Amino acid sequence: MEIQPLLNYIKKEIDLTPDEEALLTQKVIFRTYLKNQFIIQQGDVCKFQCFVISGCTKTFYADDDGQEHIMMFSIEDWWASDMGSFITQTAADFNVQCLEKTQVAMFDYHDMETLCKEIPKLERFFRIIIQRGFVSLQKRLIRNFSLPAKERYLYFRNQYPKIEQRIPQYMLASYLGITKEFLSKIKSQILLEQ
Amino acid sequence: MEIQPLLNYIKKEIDLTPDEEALLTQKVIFRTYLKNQFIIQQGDVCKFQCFVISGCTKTFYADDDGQEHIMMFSIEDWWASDMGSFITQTAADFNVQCLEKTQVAMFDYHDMETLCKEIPKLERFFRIIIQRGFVSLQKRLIRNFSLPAKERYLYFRNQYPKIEQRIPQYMLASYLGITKEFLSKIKSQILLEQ
DNA sequence: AAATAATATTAAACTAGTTTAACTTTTATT
DNA sequence: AATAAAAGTTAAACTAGTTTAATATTATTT
Repeated sequence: MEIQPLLNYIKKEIDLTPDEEALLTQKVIFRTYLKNQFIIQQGDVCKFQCFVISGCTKTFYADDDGQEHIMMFSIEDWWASDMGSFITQTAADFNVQCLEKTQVAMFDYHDMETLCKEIPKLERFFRIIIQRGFVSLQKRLIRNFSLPAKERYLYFRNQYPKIEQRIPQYMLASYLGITKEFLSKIKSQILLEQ
Repeated sequence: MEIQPLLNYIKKEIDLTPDEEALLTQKVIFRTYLKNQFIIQQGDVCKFQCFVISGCTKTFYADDDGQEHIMMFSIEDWWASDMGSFITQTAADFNVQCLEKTQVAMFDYHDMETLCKEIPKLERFFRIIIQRGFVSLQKRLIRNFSLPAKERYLYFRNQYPKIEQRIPQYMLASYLGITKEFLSKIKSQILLEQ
């Protein structure tokens, strides 16, 4: 399988010598999951940080009533994991399930720790990536507080046009924090406006 | 002013040699803000990452109608900044305002970059801290989707008992994503139950 | 101590979004 | 091509949380 997408992604942030590239490549595990398969299950320990090479996943929390709350979707060049479980190596709150056949490049927890020590620049890389994730979560939280559902939908549509095509509408509703019926109503309302 | 609280905080995650401590101490700027003063204002570039030594701040976004949406409170041993603005050095989305007289230890953007290069362990420290922030934001977002306002309030109360005492109730309502009137109703309802 | 400003409470009218349930459309399976 | 399963739509009844507005309480200033 192809390590190139991951290396290209990393090289946008830091430079890697050929030796460092080799070291990293050595530690990466490739795996292909089929549609509907779970990469991580709520309650298990998340042992891997996954970089999506192709395909699409949803990260979600199933509450006591069995209701799914979707945290994020990951497509090509995104990460998928339960970060909380990964960094503390304790039971995961989230599931990561494939919505399509999905190819991932995985870092094992211990390998990642040693890699970061051998290549300090990698530590910097992960700091930068996580900072960005933190910032976009903050912005999403604020949008959830300050915008009504319709505008949150329009924002998503505008920001991630490629994702909307690939996922069922009821999952997008869950991501937006509304019911599928209400998203349906919003969409028909938007159609009427034009 | 006292650098000790910051050093203690850092040393929970990484070891620092006396030389490294000195290097770090050199770069830290101390400053005291009065109640109601702004550490960062929406629209400005956030030039500093602030560690709160004493006092309390709120980080909030003011929307087009002037309504405040509180992202977080920071008390002793917490950070306060607009991370998005800090890492990209572009206009801030958030304000950071002091709710009490507040002492902070500040890292300038450029000093922090150089410090991280001189002391690679610091890069690791910040990665760890931000990872935790990311995880707690994810969990908060999920709580906002899956729990009704009353349970979100009880969770906050239980998780941050020290903060509830120090802030006006209408700010807590904003943090929880509800109106002050509704929080008031929730509280009287809780009293009736006991 | 009085006056003012800031914060908190209460209640009635309202609305954004949910629930339930029946129906339609699309996609996958035999 | 027929059947079943999954996804999407519509609409009526409902509810969690908002809005508005008046009042009460607590802190701050003079």
